[in-house]
Amino acid sequence: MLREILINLLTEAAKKAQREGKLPSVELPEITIERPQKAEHGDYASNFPLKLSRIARANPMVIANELVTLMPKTDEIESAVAAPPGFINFTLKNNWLNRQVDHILTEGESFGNNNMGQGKKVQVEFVSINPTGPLHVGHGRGAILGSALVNVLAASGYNVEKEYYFNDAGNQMDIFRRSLLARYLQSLGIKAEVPENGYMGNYMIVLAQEIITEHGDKFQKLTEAEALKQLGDIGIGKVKDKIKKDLTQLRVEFDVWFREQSLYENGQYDKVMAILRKGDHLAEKEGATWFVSTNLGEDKDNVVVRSNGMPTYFATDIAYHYNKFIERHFEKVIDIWGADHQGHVPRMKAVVAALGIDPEQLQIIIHQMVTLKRGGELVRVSKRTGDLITLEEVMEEVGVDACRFFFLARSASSQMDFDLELAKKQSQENPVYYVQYAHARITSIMRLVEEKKITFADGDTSLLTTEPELTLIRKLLHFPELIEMATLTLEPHHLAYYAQELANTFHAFYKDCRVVTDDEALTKARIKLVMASKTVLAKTLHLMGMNAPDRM
RNA sequence: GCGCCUGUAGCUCAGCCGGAUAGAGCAUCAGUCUUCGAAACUGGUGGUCGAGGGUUCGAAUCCCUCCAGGCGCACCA
Repeated sequence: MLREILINLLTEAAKKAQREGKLPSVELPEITIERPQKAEHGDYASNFPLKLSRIARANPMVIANELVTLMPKTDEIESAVAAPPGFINFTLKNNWLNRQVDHILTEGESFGNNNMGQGKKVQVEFVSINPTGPLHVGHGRGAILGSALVNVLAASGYNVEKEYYFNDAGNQMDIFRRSLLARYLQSLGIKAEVPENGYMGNYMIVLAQEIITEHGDKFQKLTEAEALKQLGDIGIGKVKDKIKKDLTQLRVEFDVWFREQSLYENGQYDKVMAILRKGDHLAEKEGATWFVSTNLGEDKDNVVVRSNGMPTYFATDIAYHYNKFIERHFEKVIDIWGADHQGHVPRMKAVVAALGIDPEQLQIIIHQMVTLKRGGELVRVSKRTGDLITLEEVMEEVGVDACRFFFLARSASSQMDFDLELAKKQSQENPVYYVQYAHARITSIMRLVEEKKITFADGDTSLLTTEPELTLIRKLLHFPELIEMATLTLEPHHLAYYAQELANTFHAFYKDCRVVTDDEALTKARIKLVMASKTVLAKTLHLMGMNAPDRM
């Protein structure tokens, strides 16, 4: 990578300066290489002389000039220039840049991949809502964020597993069962009450009626306990199927659908509780069992087993994370949660530590809430169900590509306004189509190339020397750095911005540089550049889980 | 009251492990189609980076205080 090359160059120059007595023998500060905002500042820049000046107590410009003179020549770098107040700006050689087009074509779909992950086993767990109702837009955000992050991590050489955790045990499921039974009986004309704190949504009525259509009234004849079990199981199964169906439509695939129930079935829950008890992390208070996280620096303790003997959600989550790290040996676990679960983060970290696992191995991404709007107006209630608007409705209204793009164009930490009208507009004001149009345009050029039976494998990319061509090549070469950054920060939203920039750069190139002309040699060279652009743009879109259309 | 997140152009948002005149898209104004897709391109207008202190050669970025909004603070999940 260029950054490493530049760091080495600077290090060598600095050491040489020290040997020659032009710099005091101080310990060198860490060298950072950045991409300047202004093109006139070159392709890369370093503030190394500024950092060095503080330690060496010397004028930064003097240091910069010294380093520049002592720096060895390389194939990649055209020039290294000292610039006030003490930067060094690097510019790449044109004939190195245009040769990279062939490199991109050779790499193809794997261009931009790296081996940061070194095959490490990583689990990303996301969405994971209770099977008590349909997915909403907020869940969609987590789903899209997670799936794009997984793609990025895979591109960086991690061995990634995608998991959905079904909370299908516990209190909330009981309430779901009771709510469903009440709706079932009501639909049969029998008087029944949905419990307080129950699931009131209209979808529960629809679900009850669906079950009546398929199974008749047989559950009303059973004892209540038996009805809750049998009817509830059917209901839970249906809700799960619906969740899976919505996620598939959103192009979010999972490798593992993990059931909370299984933690009890295979004894892991008991095992973990024993470990915690042995480690003196549990205490009995007020008839309940508590996880004593105050010993680990937390604000308060948390109940794991209620006084009625029922484990809390927290309890199974402890067993679940034990399972992830100890039983399944994930080296890194990433949980993606909505902002409403933020308070759960410190105690989960504390638990992991109590189990003897480095809390750094557990990374929790919190994404903020989504506000749905329509032409600037808040949307609160779905017309169809009387509930919050569902993910399915949003997908149907604005389309999956637009959904994915808009969700990925926001950093997770920022609250988000999702405007249905804007996302839907298939016009110039919609960045989704702007980006996809660039791909369709490229494909259209390639169709022409095929029609004219132009072969270009022997194209000479050193003919690409004009400013729009070189700018496009530079933009393509940003891509591997983008993958690295998104991997380090766990922030896939950079993809969306890059996609727009690349489309923009391509459109500008297209306007200035006609590809297919009478100049056969230049035509072939430009076709190569177009193909490289197609490769990178398509890959960016695919990492985002979007289509790269050939026609629009 | 306490904790986490956010506050940057008219709108939606990047930039935030300090760096060079603060960016993008949309909106708005003015231009550009006899040739590969004008769903495009070029240029202009538009900013006390919530406010105030501090650290620094240098702060949108780090620290403190305050203001505003979101989300939490259960023997719910």
